[in-house]
Amino acid sequence: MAVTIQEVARAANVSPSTVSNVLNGRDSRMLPETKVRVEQAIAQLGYRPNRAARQLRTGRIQMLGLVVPSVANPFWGTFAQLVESVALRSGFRVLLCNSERDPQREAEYLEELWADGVSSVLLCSSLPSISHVQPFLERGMTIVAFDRTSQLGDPPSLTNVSVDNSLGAQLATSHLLELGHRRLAFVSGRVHSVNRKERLDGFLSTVDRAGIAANEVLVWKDSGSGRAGDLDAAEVGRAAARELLSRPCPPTAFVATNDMFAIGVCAGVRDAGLRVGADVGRSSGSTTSCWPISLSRR
Amino acid sequence: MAVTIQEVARAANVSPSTVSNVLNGRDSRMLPETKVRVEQAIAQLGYRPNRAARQLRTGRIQMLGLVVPSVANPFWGTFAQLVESVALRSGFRVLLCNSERDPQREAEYLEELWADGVSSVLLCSSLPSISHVQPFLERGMTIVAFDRTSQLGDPPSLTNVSVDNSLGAQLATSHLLELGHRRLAFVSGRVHSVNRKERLDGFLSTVDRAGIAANEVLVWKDSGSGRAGDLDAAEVGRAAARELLSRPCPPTAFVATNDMFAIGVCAGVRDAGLRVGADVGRSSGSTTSCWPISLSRR
DNA sequence: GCCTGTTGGTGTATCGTTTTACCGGCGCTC
DNA sequence: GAGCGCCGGTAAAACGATACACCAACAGGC
Repeated sequence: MAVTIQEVARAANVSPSTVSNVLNGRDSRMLPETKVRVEQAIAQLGYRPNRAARQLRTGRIQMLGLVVPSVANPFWGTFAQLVESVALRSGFRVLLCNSERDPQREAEYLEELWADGVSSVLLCSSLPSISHVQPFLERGMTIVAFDRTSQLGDPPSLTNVSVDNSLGAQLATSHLLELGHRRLAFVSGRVHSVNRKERLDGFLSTVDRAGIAANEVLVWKDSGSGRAGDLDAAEVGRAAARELLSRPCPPTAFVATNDMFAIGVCAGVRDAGLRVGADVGRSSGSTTSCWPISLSRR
Repeated sequence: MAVTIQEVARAANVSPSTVSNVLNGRDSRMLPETKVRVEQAIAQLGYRPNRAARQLRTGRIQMLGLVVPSVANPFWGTFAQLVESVALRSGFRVLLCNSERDPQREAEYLEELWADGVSSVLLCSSLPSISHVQPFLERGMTIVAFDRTSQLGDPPSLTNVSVDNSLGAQLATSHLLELGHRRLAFVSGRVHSVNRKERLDGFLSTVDRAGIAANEVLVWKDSGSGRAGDLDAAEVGRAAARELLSRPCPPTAFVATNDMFAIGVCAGVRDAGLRVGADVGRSSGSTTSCWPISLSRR
């Protein structure tokens, strides 16, 4: 059905090996003329190497496993799109895996990917523990963790690419302070990860430096279930905003630990009959999303 | 490195063929005892068939191409997650492809998928013309179009699974009428697809049946660029809402042709200093998303 | 004239699975 | 007792690309 390397070889009057050499850039000791003949044959026949055969022989495959909590979360959706477009430029395909924050599913996906010969994985996991990736690292899988500041118990050989949590929180908080806000609230779920801890610390240190009194700072750390989904996060944010706004001295602005909590907070503010960006968080625009993309790698 | 079928065969004291037969359910004329021996060997060695080899031999591969405009759009993100979870249950992997509403990219993705041996594709395309899929259908690719009511020029052999556009629009419009709204607006981009036309018609026929006067109905059809992205849609919705609300007799409720326009409309309403679900669209909740999932297939 | 090195390639085994053809042994029939 | 069919498998040839070893032809050195 499809064109094979053999047919190309025949058309260019060379051996399949030579075509393979052209394909893989091993053309150092090859007559330029021969190379051109092969390239023309490839173009003319519309030949595309069979990936299955190539993978079977080499063991390598140009595929990237992308493990995210859920691509239904707009943050991860946007992220997935970016990843896919970059991967495409390098000839990589992207296999989508939604872990749903389940350690077992995460491990299962890694197992599947490994069985498929996919040895490059971008793992976005905010699970308290990811000790289940250790065996895969040992088997030689290349795993890069995103958005996970390394924490105790994490495999030491795991590469991390993350945002600068502390700086982000500082920027967000400073922004609100500059707008004149004095009663600030920080909304987060359980502070189970280093990410969240650093964001909270960034917030606290900034209000502290600004000389804001402790009783003007409200910190909401939901103690809900360990494996809260994204919709839960929005619900938590919503409840938090409602509850905080009903207090005697309600906050005039909010910092949320991520987009889903922020979305929830916005809803909660509206529930309270207030307007985001006007009654609450008074600023030039309505809301600001500002975790700075800065890389810490090793 | 990995366990092969040969090793399983040796462990179970049978030939590789027999293991293969067990694997593929061809066990009709096989001693139950033999089958059990093979299964135990598989389990014990943790054997997983090599997909590359299998694909090379059979030409088939358990992979689904998912082509969406952009997974950064929460609608498609949610959709992608659903698709992925269903596919997983059947042992299918999902290859993510963001077409960005570009016919050329769409065709290129199909080409790549075909070259990879992926012959099952779920195509979500609202492009005015998808004649570029015709050659792939002819080559034997199985393509199912989602969210695209068949239109003139579409390949006749293309299977469609779509929402019931007219019913959806009727439900949305009736809902608002029941809440007592009389001045309604319909916000859409260019009505370039049958989908959008049917939604608009559903809206118009419902207000008509309700005896709403023509001058109380506002229809916004942006004439912007042909290949408007999702963010553009939100911007269009926003501008539409602002403009419509500044008129002498502004609408009290909006029906949008899809989520992104609706998000934009919400922003525009807030820009005008009004509250969604209170000043505008007064209802039990704030907004309602209601395209009914009904299948029309052939 | 013999050895060596370089040039420009080619031949062939190999990756792990599926599939088609085939096989020996047994029981049954005529 | 020759022939036939069934039972429970097995042997071996693919699938398409890659990589390693090898080769013929020729030039140059001594």
